[in-house]
Amino acid sequence: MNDAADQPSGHAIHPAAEAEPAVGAEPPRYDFGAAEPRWQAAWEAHGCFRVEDQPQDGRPKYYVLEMFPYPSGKIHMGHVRNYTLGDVVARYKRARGFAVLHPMGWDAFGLPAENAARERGVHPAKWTWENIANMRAELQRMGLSLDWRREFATCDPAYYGHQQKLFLDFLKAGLVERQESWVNWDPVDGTVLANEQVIDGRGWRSGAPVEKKKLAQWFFRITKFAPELLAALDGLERWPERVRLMQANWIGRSEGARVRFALAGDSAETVEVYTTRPDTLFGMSFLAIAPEHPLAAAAAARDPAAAAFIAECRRLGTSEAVIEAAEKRGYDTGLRVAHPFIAGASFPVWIANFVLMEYGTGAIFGCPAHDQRDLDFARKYGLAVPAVVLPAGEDAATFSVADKAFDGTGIIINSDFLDGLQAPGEAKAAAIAALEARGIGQGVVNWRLRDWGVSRQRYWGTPIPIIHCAACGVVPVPEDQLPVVLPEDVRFDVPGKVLDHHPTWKHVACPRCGQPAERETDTLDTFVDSSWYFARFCSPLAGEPVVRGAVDHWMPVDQYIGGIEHAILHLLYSRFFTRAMKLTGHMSVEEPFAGLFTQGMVTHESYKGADGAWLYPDEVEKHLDGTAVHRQAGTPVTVGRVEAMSKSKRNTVDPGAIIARFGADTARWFILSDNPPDRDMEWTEAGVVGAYRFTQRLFRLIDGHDGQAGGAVPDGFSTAAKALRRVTHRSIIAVTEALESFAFNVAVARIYQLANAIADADRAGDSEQAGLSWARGEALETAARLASPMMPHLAEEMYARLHPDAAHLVAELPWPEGDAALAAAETVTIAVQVMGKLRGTISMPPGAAAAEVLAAAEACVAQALDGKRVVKRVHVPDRIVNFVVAG
RNA sequence: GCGGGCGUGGUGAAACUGGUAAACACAGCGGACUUAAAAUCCGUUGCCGAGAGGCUUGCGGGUUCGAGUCCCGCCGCCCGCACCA
Repeated sequence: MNDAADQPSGHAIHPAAEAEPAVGAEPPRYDFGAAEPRWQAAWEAHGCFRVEDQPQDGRPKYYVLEMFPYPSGKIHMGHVRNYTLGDVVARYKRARGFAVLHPMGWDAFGLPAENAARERGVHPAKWTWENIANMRAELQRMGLSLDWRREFATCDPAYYGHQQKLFLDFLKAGLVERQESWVNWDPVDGTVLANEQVIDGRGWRSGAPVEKKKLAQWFFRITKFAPELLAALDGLERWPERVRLMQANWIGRSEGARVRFALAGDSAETVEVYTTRPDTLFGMSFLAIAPEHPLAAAAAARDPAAAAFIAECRRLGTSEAVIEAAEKRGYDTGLRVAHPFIAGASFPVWIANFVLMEYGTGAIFGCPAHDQRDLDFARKYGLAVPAVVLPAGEDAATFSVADKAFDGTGIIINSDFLDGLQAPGEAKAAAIAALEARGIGQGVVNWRLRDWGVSRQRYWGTPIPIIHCAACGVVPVPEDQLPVVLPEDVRFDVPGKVLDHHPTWKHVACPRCGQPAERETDTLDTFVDSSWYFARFCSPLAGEPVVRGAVDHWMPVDQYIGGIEHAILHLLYSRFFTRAMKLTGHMSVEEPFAGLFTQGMVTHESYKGADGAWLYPDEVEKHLDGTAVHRQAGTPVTVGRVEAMSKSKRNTVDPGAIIARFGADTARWFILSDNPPDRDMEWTEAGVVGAYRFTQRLFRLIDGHDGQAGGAVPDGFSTAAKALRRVTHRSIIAVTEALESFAFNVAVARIYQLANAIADADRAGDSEQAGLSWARGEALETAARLASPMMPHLAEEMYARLHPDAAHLVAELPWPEGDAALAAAETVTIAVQVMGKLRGTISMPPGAAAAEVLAAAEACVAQALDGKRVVKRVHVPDRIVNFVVAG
């Protein structure tokens, strides 16, 4: 899911770059290398991040989840961003008194493991588990506040066995179905290809011409839930609007009618058509069917030219290049259909390349005047273009359609009993009523959503728990025989399906009749694995898929965080699964994710060497003027665009190397600091170094502190101390607000401000010292605690220095409370405008009387007013005064 | 084509329900410390102008005492879906 394709890891950083941090020969005072593991151990020892499956402590629950990673080998910057964002939320919510469930696991099945097996001879299991071990260590170095006891990998039978149980439950509930369906078949690899894997009609891996093949496949009946999956989108208020729209478009509800056209002649055959515009039936000039339509096949059987046309369509396919060209092509079958309402009228039946067998009924009626696509087709083949909807302001006698179809609202003309009705609106209803009255059609709701094909001809996936018996047919594996475990002794050097050619695995006795039978050798789409892992996290060790008490306590996920690339499929499948699990008695919620946040990508400059080959960032030395050279060769380097990190462009930075060089807090701080988290961010060396410097600066502020924090409040505060306290309490209020609204970059800026204020106070406090040291301690402690969701290790280090005897870790402390009275300004600056233009400012105590403010304001801008007559005085308390003058 | 989003300094960006545009950071410039550099610290930095002052949130209108923010029309960029009947 969270996979290498989007944000690959960088390669190992070059030793020359690793030797010395780019910042300073003087040894840094804060030794993150020693501190970070120490605090990680402390959190572990205190069990700070653990929660129970069914907690009884009365705290409100909060479930934070980031999309779990695909174990590709190393973590990449996309992971760092994703898991840092989630960790900020988790740590903040914990401090706010929530019991926070924050788990991590592995989306561990998938094709890359099989590719590794084929290319390098490593078993997929070994490859995967080793990657998991590496990546777990890398994630642990980030200091994430995870309950690691809940970790699981989907490739573990202890996980996928429960998935098989869910499959069987869904099967019983009628949510799983076996259907014949057309697939892209790669004859060399012996596997089914997704549409995206067919390039110019050839398999992306083998290069062999792809064949269309009809296979029996397992389907999840997601279409059963289409209406509620659509309707419930409205309730997902904490989802990005665009994701909801993408889902709505994908589900694709449309209202229209099915109309049965009788074939002219003596046959009793009919062709059924789906239309959203039955009100324009009188504007019909042809009927068109998809090349795969049964009627087209019948025509081909009689007519070689028709067969040739169909073959041509199939050859061209529906690749994007072809669609782009958008040439409407057709073949007249010679068949004719009768019009449903006009006695004696008939229209030709064409096979057309733009009609899709998968949508509606695979047949349309052509109404060229009111549909652009039909119009293009009609013009090309010289078909009639009768207009039946009259736009406002047009004359029925003269209105006609030239090269632009009219698809707006209007009044129906030339349509017998529909004449004069509003189109589409009431005319659509009237047309449907007429169709139903005559028994030749009915109003229907049509969905774009298709059932979810889950069969994959792969090894490294969940075996489908089914046995095929010659006598009994399809037989579910009995539940007491679960899990159906993948065999380990498999070969990848033979073409075809790995599970199919295993010598013994598939041969079993039929559970029903005992005769020799065969296991299903397809495995489940890996999207299935990620469609319920969030539920499993609630009770990860349970002997059943989920424990009701746990899942009902923790679900739904309160905040889900991940990439926009999963806006449709993963989220839709998970929504389906949650409903299906509710139906089969596993859960009581319907929607898995109450809140969704989609993060932006991590980008980086790309570099090309003199030979035109892409270079890794650490092979490049950049100069101040923007030019760059190769670090060793000194040859010129072209600095390319800033774009999403990708393996092929080599514009990647390895998080492991960054953490080793600067520490986890620096990496976390930088990735949060520059951009709003939903926007793409550019990873720059300068940015990381800047973040690193700030960690050192914060530490220096603590190091120079002349005492502890807390203790008795002093009798009085000097002006500088009061000013510092004001910033401190304002910072609490502002950072809290920023964290609540995912404005982490703003939270970071407020913490910089607080650090600056401490430095300012250090300079200003020379004459009157009253309470300054105390206020400084308060400010430092506040800075540490406000920064703790973002840089948790340094926060602990700072806090421990301020409170050497503290019984608690920052990770265990409640969130600081901002005191609004202390944050309030002693004086406010009020802008004074004349006619809306700024002409001066005045300082007043907050809440000063209007008369007083106006008088001061008028005095302030006396020169600008210069005897002009003031006709209006606008006073916004504590903010602005605006004088409107005559003339 | 349909749907959505975004245009603010040299750069990333901030701006509560319309109320002093540019917080914070990066880069730059000047200075201190240093044999020198790095680090650190101080100052400065939207644009035009010597200055007073004027101008400024893609462009053009509008509403308003007041618009980055609301409305209308353009221009540009990005993303999603796409022969969906």
